Amino acid sequence: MPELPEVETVRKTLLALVLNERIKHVDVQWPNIIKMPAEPNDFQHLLEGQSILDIKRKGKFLIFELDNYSLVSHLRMEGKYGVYTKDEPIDKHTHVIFYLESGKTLRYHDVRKFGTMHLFAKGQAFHDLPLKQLGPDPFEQEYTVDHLLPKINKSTRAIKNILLDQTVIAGLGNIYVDETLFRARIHPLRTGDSLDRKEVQAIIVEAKATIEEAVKQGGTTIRSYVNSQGEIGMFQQQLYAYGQEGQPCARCGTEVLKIKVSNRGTHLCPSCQQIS
DNA sequence: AGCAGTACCTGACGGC
DNA sequence: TGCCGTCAGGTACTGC
Repeated sequence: MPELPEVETVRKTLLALVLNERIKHVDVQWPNIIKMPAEPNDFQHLLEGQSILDIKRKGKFLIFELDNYSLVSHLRMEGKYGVYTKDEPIDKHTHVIFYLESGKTLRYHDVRKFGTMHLFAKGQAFHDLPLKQLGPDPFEQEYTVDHLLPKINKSTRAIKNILLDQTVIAGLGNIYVDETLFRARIHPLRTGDSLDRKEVQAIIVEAKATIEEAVKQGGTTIRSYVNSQGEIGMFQQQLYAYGQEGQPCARCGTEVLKIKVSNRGTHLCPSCQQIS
């Protein structure tokens, strides 16, 4: 589900609800969510008494900064956080519950159970997987043509796949890659080694612009995304490619096409985005 | 080393 | 009403 703009919106809305809250105890209902420590029991016990001092983000990861630990959380396709009163009924897709001393509960909800949580000693999170391997996200200093052009040019993969690779750029997913390539007028099947500096520059500029606009709109809601206050995003009203198959291209009127690239649904204007 | 295919899950939807 | 196949904002693992 969520890509960088949705995760950033979750970060902001959730921080407003749980900043300085102290964790009394933790219930893990689906242990596979917890990847570190290996024993979910240890995860529960280590978090007792910890306060939430900040929530950071890198790419699509949330990082809860606690007194002594950093909790790295990925929402994957369907993960959501919500804050509830203690006695609100717990639905069947809630898998981790943080009971707070204020009486509120922070709940992690995930229909497909793909989400992950890693707990690290404070300060260690960025030096270990999964954060260690991430490329720059569009708000970081390393996000430049000079840094990204060599990585893109040495690959023979489709540019769509390169942009989905979080070790190259962190934060883009299926929606924003399709939007970026539409705006930059690059066909998703162009190979990395076929792109010149000007084309890569266009991709970098359009990816950042798209992400920034989407953050301002609170993200994109296609089916199920809501932020931590339960609100949907609004950027779906400004999509040019994703989900627009059969509609006329906003630039030239040609019908937007949907194809498969490495098994992911991929949307493009066959007239504005040419292979050669 | 780098890449494609598959696994991890559940639910919604369309066709028969 | 089923039942079956396909699809979904993602990434880790396997094996070529």
